[in-house]
Amino acid sequence: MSPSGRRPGTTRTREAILAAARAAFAARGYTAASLRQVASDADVDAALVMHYFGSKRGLFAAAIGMPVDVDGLLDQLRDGPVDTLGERLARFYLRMIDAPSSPVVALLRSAASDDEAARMVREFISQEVIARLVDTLDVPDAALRATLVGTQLVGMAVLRRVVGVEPLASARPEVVLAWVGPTVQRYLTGAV
Amino acid sequence: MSPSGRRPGTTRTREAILAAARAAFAARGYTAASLRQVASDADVDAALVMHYFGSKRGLFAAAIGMPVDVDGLLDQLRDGPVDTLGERLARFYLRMIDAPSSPVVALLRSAASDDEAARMVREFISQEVIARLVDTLDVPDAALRATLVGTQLVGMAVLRRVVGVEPLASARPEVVLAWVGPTVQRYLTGAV
DNA sequence: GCCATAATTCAACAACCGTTGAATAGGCGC
DNA sequence: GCGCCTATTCAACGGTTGTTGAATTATGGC
Repeated sequence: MSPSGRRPGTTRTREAILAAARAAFAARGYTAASLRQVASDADVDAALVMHYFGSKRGLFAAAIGMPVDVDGLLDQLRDGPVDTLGERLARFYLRMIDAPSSPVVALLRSAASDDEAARMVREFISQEVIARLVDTLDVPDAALRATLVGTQLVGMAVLRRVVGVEPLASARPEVVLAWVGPTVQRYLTGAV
Repeated sequence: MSPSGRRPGTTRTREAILAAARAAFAARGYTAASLRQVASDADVDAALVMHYFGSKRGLFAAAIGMPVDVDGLLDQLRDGPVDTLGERLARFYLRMIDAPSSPVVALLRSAASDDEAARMVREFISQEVIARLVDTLDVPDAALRATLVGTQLVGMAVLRRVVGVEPLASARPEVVLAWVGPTVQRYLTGAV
């Protein structure tokens, strides 16, 4: 067993804990993931996780923390032609969920059993990202359209990365986008 | 406190336990729901739940147990016109997830943190229901189409009943179906 | 009315959970 | 090289979990 006290050499354990936490939350969701499992994966005592992040919630917030520039993303999406907006939005989202230990997958998995995670997902769809994009399109039923876009994107994420249904889970991005892109496009700009 | 031993009168506690279990699994998913909470909701000791169902898994299986005649449903869907198949499938699914303590919602919520529940969802999509329906349509890429139908239906269920995003969560079924039906139809029979 | 059987509770188990406080050991500025 | 700060572990806490075995009480067939 490792002795008490500080270890020799420079310290990179904080990053190791965060990496283990991201993997655990993405694999099991907030409730089912455990501090002790994260600590063990990072070769560290559970109390050290508390020392760095204060609580399990604090660890979750740090692990999920969005490195995404939402404003920049929205500007970039609005720059291109409107009739490919659906595919470009779906492409960006697909790249996020395909990342290993994806925070988006962690958030979705957590929303099933944790109310705060569910609240975060709600706000991303109905306030922070999708709804803001739809609001610039000058279409009727904007709020409903935003949630419909959400259904298609979230459904894709759940079946591809949470449940893992083949052949969707292993399909190349271009194949998935050829089907899903037009759906998102119709929800964004299609006739009622 | 209630005394030990059998209670007077006819016994309906087994059904009370099942009802409490369905509500608990639909509200929190397999992992987060607890035997003791279910027992308490049914005004019963936790050991009685074990006596009736053997284990938490057994209780889950009994609570989820499909009262749906899959073969009959598929026959009925195939009876109508093919060009409204998408809407009719979506309508049936929407009615299932809108039911209180819906087993489908319980299954989806559980799939986020429990591998066995995820396996059940996988099989419903890729073997038992959707894939069998698509197989009768004589279209290319049948297996992929089945999973795409799944993405739209599951996404609708997650946003409407698990995450609860407005205005979708409170939208009237006809409004939702007017948008989602055509999407499912395109995945079923649309050109590649 | 006896008796097997079923319904029901109680008490305890070992395992795990998030969290706390104290102890120890190394890095680093002075 | 002394001393403060930070990194780190240990041991324990109260709580919850699924599960077990024994004890208690009512029902239903004979």
